[in-house]
Amino acid sequence: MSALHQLRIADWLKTTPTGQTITVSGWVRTKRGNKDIAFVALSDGSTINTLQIVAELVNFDEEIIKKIQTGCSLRVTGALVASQGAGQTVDLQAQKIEILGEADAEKFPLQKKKHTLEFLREIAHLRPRTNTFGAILRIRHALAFAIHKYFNDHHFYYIHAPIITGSDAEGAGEMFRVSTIDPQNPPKTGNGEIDYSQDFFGKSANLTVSGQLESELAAMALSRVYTFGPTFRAENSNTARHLAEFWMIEPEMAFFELTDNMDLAEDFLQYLIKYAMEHCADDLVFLEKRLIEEESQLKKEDRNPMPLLEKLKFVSETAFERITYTEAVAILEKSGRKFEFPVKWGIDLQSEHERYLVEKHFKKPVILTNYPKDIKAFYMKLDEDGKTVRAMDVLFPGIGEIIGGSQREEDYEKLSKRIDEMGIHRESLWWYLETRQYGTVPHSGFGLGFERLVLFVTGMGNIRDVIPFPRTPKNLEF
RNA sequence: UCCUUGGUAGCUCAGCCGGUUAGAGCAUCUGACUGUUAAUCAGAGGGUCGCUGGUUCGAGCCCAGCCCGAGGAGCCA
Repeated sequence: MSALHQLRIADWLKTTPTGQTITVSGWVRTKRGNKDIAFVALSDGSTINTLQIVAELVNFDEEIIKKIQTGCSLRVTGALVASQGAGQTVDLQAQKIEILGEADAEKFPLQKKKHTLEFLREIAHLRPRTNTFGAILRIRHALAFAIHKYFNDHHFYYIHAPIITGSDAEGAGEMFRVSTIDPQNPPKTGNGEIDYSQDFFGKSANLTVSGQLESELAAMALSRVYTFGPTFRAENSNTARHLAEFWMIEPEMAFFELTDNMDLAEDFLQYLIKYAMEHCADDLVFLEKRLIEEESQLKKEDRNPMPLLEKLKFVSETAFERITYTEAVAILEKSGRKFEFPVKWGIDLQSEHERYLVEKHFKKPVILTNYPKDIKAFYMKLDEDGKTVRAMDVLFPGIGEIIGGSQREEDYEKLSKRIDEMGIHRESLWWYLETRQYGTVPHSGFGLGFERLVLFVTGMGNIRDVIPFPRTPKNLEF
């Protein structure tokens, strides 16, 4: 049978064992046994669970059995039978064992024991073979798939925003330069600066920090669009919540106002969480157990108030609190709490403030809206009072800002004025401004950091552990 | 980038006030064991104490610089 149609371990574990002869392939997790019999836990990544291979040693060459060690790959043919042991329902009584690739036990870094996440980061080429990363990668896949499904079902078109861009006017962060100029001998202009007119694109180029502006252009024709692609920030951020390369989802909708935008964000997030709970139940149960075990060493106040699955259920079923920035500041001022950064209308809210609102005051996700215009981006729609803008940030417990979005300024004159006020180079945005001159409409959108979503759903603590090969300052291995 | 903290065996860690041959558990290897569940039991091997320089009769330990990790902060998604 073609490998394409072969059943996987996940499929076999669900079937009723009748002694039928099957063939499975995978990697050895552990081998146990005595001089008569060997038990091998085999994984093919299709599920967190392993298939137990039972080998009566009299039937096999001693050399073969010796080579079956943690990490090696096997193809096994045998009879699928009900297990005599207690730990699993089915066994594969091996008739033929083929070693596809050996793994020297003295050198193979993954052992039959717990490893720290920090150590596994150093062996990112092998960590998908652990239970934890297998679970995370399957959940990550399910969420990515669910994102496309949700948007498709809601009549959004998937737009591919460019990864190399010439515009640097968004102010979303430091950018990585893209260039083919010889760094040893760059062409210079008369005043000694590097002459990018001689570079590949004839001007200075960067990796994108956001697909939003391009998304807006497409929304002005297709009404509902979204991007889902890699995004790059050259910020020297060393935290458990930042990556230099991450994946972002950015829907942009014509004819959506701020409230519609909030409705979408809330429905979308709750759908994604429910999807993961429905399709990755085994993996989530495993991660929940892992988390409880890990947190058992912590003090009570440092633990998560709810087990993972309960938290996901709660967030996916509870309406998010929606309050304005001004109301939030009032709550913080009345809280009587001493914050490291004192609260005053006009300041950007700090982590400690957001955490208080989400984790202490409301105890559920919060959507903060109508921030002061001076702490937000130029493209956000000005409110009638002239002081605030129609921004919205979705704050999640333990994560902080998971979504940042806004209704966009569709009025040419107002947008133009904001660009000048904020000292932005308007010539490089001529194409963006034209959308406000030709058939402008009210529209809104937001950005969701994909890894932050995966972080929340998996309950993991460090964003470097929810992406296969993290890119962070001083780290470009693999 | 700032603050705090750490780097000792393959992994997780201990190592007293600077003192003789640097330890433990797990992993690995060898042996024992009639169905194991991170199997169990017994034994063995395994070290550039992050790097560079300095202080000292003597440095894993003290000092300086650098590299890397973790927690927190800032920036944000």
